[in-house]
Amino acid sequence: MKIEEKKAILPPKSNFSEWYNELLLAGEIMDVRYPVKGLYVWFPFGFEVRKRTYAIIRELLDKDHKEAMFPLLIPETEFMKEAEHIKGFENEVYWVTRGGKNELDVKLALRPTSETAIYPMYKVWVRSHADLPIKIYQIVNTFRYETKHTRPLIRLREITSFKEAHTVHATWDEAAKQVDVAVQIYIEFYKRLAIPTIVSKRPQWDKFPGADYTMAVDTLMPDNKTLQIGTAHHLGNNFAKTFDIKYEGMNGEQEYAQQTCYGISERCIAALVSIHGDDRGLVFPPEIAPVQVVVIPVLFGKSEEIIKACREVAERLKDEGFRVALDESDERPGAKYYKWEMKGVPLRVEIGPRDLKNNAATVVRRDSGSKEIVPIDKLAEEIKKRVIDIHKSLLGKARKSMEERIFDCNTLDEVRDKISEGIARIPWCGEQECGLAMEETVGAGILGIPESELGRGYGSCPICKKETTSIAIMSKTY
RNA sequence: GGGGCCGUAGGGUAGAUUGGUCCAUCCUUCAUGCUUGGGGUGCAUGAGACCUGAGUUCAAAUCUCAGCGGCCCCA
Repeated sequence: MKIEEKKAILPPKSNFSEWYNELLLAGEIMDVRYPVKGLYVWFPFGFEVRKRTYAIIRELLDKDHKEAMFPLLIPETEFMKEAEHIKGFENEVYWVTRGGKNELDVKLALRPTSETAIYPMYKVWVRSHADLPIKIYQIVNTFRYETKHTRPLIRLREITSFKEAHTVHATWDEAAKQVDVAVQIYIEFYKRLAIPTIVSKRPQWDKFPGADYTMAVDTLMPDNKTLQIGTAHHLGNNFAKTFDIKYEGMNGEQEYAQQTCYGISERCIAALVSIHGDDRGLVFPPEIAPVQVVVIPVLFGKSEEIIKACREVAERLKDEGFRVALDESDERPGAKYYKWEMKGVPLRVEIGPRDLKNNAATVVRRDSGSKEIVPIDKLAEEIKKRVIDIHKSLLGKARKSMEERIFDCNTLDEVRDKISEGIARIPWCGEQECGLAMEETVGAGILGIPESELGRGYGSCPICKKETTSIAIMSKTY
């Protein structure tokens, strides 16, 4: 009776929306109770997850980029220079209009993205072909006045963790190559998070305002909607013209620069938490987990020996480079198991009288729940093996889960039927007119034609009936 | 863009139909003590709440309006 009354802390993951909201609180990722719509607070634990996640982005970018930082405030005069860009953002810009009691002569925008903050400086910095390429990124907050339902980590009024890179090149082709490089970096990044991705070129009507084209990285969430978790834009010389970014070529002529920009936000953490988490809480790949191994003493009466053994084990594992927590608190073991499972700790080491008698420990995996007895002197190497295996198996599981929810369709009726279960593949001739008609009919978006095998096939466009070898993917999106 | 529901301790809730029984219920949490200890130990004592503002009324957690905030559905 008592046991039945113990309710799970979280709603089941199948009830995704509720599960997600409560997990963020119970798992201490974000506090959603800040009293302004669309703004949320990072708990210290969540912030550590963020820190480790962004350390990976930095590691990948730092090979070939420089990190810098530009101002939050953008003068209206700069912000309003690029017509398409304005059109894309003007409805969601916050404006600073006063300083103290004085009206400002030139209003200041809170950056919704930083092109117009960075490019006036690029105009100054770029003089000669020898200055190129420039590859700079920053990790900053940005503001967008969202009017729809906001959601922590996914749709925010303050994006707290926007990694945006801005590159400048001499030629269009070189910039195009950089877009490819960016996409490869993102794919690699998401592999490290054990998150499967699909890369596609966004349809023209869905590209970044002011870009020649946009490449996007999407993943599939547990509620069968896709989440855009990275984009890379080829800006051509559109911004170079409006911001007058020119370089002197080998032959002395002035040329407009070619630019790209690419970004990732805290949506990467939304995906991380959502894709790996389960009914018991968070599940982290070991590289991200703030605590990788928790040591739990199982005490009976006189327990000095057990405590001592646990301390020794914890120390030894720390020396081996693991992030270790030793839970000596006064709770019962079961309560500790639940607590650390919620926190997503990949491995739990239990040591009780039974284990100690055999000079062993019980090792439990968070991802699979498997329990194994391991001799204490082999603990470090056994844990090393499992750390690698946990990452592999998380990625494998996530990939399988996504692949199982991709459906081949030949008609729009089929798409409409399947779209609530995941991603639909459907032949598309590539024409805008047909694409918009398809979106209209289905009530879902075209993500694009995937770069991978997913985007290739054979069939006829459901609107114009023209034969095509291109397959588009459609889904409900966030 | 359109529609609906909701706001009571840190979290989850009862109280609203019919305004007064409410210095507000229960579970959880937190604090202290004892107890217990291989999947949420039990007991005792204690702490903690009616979103904001205006209105109706002798009287508002309860009714009305507005603001703020949250959730859900449709396009």
